[in-house]
Amino acid sequence: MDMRDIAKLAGVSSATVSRVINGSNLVRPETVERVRKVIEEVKFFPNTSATTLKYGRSGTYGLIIPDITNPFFPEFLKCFESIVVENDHEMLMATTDLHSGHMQQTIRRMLVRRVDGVALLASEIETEPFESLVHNRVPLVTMDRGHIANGLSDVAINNKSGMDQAMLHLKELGHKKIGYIGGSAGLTISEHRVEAFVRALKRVDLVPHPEFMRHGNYRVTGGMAAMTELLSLKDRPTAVLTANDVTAVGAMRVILKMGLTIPRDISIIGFDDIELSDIVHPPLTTLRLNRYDLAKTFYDALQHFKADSRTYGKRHVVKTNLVIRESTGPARKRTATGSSAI
Amino acid sequence: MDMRDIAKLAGVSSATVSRVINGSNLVRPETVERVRKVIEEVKFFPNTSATTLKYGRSGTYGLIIPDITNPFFPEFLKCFESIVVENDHEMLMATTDLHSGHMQQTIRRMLVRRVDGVALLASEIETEPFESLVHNRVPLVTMDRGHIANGLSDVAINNKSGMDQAMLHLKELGHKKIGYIGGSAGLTISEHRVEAFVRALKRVDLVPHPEFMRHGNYRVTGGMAAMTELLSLKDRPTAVLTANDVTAVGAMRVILKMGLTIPRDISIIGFDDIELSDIVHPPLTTLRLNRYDLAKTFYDALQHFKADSRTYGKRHVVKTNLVIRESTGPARKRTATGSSAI
DNA sequence: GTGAAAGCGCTAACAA
DNA sequence: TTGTTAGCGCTTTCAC
Repeated sequence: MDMRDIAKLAGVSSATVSRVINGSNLVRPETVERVRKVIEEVKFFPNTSATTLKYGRSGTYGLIIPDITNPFFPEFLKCFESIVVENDHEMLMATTDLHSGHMQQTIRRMLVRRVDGVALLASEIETEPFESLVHNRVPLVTMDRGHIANGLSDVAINNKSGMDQAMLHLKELGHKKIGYIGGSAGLTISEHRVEAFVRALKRVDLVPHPEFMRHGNYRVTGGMAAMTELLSLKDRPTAVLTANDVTAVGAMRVILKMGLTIPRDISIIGFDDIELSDIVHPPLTTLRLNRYDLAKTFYDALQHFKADSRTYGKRHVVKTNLVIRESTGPARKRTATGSSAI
Repeated sequence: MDMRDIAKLAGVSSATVSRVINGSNLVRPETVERVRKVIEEVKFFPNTSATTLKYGRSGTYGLIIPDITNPFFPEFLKCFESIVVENDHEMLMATTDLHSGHMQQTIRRMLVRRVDGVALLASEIETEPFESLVHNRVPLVTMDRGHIANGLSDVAINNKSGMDQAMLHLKELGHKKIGYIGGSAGLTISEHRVEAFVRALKRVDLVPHPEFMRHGNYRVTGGMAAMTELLSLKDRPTAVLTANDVTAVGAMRVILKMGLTIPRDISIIGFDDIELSDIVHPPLTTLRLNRYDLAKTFYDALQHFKADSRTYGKRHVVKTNLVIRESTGPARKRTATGSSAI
């Protein structure tokens, strides 16, 4: 069943059918009516592959995410999908699972489907796989990589806004020894976030203490491991920020397991504000990164290349802000040192 | 850049290029070599829309899920994606978010892209939207709807296996008053699960108590609401099963908030075994539904229609089994009645 | 072992 | 306002 069949049934040509489907206004209303009715009757759906073939563009945006298991990404995905679909595009999703061997294959999937652009939320270290993307003139929008070029834009996370609020909040609560559990070592996005942490610390006249700063892996396990180390220190931090909420969950779990209380013994601040943050006990104070804003920013960034895929890219920024819940509280006057550790 | 360009550069015809790309064995090795090299050099990727156009099938399977925010689905998605991609297919994902207005549009997305089949994990009530699917001869595999036909298969969840284990486990712990918080009212999948619960209860010679059975909504909120009701009963259940883990999380939250202890005051059993189950405190005893098995079953069910999309469907079943963690324990000798409630 | 050519369904330029 | 037609890139039959 194709447009010619519809055309025959409606007594018109396939060109007219095409015009009706695409809402051209130079078709007589009665004709439109007649064609519409036939389409309805036979439940006809046009074949997008023909259009894609003709135009060389598929109306599809690729979305590459690292770890769908981290609740942040499904939430993002949902926003991105709805924006894309509302605008009559399609989304081609791929997860790479931090396993970079798949990256090459993922890029290929995008390329053979002739996507009109790729939103890359996975911050792998290597840049090599993307060369085929730029070589094939597929616009790319990255997350917090800081590099832009022809057909390449970047969405930076403004950690500053949220970090400053967080530090102010902690300082008001009397915290001076503030720790940080980061993301995976080597990822620019992790590094930006630690740097923002250090700067924010200095801005409230506190000194960063290297012992208090640990790497995680953006997962529960990393949060657990790092917090275990922090708790075993003679001199512990009284508050800890984490690179994402999932890390915070891991950290909290260890704290609770050690018989300590949040926030009485130690305050925790997460990052992302996944829905879970509101469910975990105690509810997590966190730096909110608005998923819808982020998704919209990626979409707009992609649209920027609509006319010409080689247009020079732009730097976009999305803000973060502090959401205060119950995992932060006044600093203990004195940290119980050593005695209660392990 | 198309196959003709490659052909020119390699001094062959486009037919030969096609043969090389598709691994035909009737091309001379040297020719293969030569063509491969050119493809490599110019980073050529064939355009699948041409193939889709020619064959009328896209090598894509649609996946429709209700609520990507429930961790079960991302975990499923990940398995399904990897199976599909490993087998040189593509996945077109769509979420409907329990908002059935989107369903029609979602089906359209599948249809215009000429998917080779649809895995439908969303158990909406209405069947009408799927008519366009069967009408257009797109194979459909549903989850626990129990109905099969030409081009229509079903994957049933064998609740029995897990429920029996759960009941045995609870009975051994001395529980007699066992409650249930179900899914959304009206969904066949919810109903199957309650029915399985009641039957399992009877099998261990316990009587189902209607007061102890509540509806939820597969989300935290539903678990909270239902558990609040259960706790306000004069005569409370000593153990509660839930329709999914997220519901269990909500239920646990309420219990903890009321100052009760799990499993000392009340035991909880979830369903799904999302990764979260292992993280929540105390770690959740749950009926595991293996995501990979489920995804594989859906994939195989879809493949069943490969040769002829109108082949008669099959009934598939995936098992569940009990994973014992720390949210279940011995029944209290006497339930503290009334006094501690609210 | 390789090439020529038709055709998949749609769109847009051009013709009427 | 509507129709005719070429062509998007690939596969495959048939011919060589």
